[in-house]
Amino acid sequence: MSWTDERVELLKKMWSEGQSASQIAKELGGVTRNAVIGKVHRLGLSNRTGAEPAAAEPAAAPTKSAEPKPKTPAEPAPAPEPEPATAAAAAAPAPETKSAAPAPRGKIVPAGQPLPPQPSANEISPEALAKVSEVEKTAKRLSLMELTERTCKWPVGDPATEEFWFCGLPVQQGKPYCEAHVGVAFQPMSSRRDRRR
DNA sequence: CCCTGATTCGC
DNA sequence: GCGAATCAGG
Repeated sequence: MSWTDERVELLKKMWSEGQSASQIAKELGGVTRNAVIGKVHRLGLSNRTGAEPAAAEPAAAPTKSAEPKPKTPAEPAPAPEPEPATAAAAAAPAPETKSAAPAPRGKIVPAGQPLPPQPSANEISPEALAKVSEVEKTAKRLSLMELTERTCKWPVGDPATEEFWFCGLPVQQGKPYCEAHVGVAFQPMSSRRDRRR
């Protein structure tokens, strides 16, 4: 594969959107994240000064070379990135999303708010619930920073408490949760018989 | 161990 | 110019 205009465009776009090199590489296909990073540098866009506020990389924050180029005050441009992808979003019992690879490391779950779906005694199959409580024993109990695309993002406990952690077990291909949690997060849309109210 | 970006350097 | 290998860091 070579860097055609199209591919470079996509690269630029994704990079400015804060996508990681590996994500971009996946998207492009035929290249590794190293290739992407190399290209990014050659293009001279190592400094993601396009949109995302500098606070975008907490974990992958650089060390030296990235000089804290003080932006011109005249450049407010916090370009409101319509970034729907957050761990919280991924954690929501959404109707199934195509990609589970949204989370830009950076602004992530604002502990305390929209977090999800605790397995309330809704109309989830008892088996599933049992599975979940069982899994919570073996859960890895990861912290926010330890989450990756391959770790179950199911939150357990109250975010406002010390007793808060994420499952962390291996996710099911493409999903944000492990098998057990996928079971309660993505319901077949059945169980709801006809609840006469 | 997983992942991130940065650099180097032979091709 | 390219990108694997390597490095530095979370």
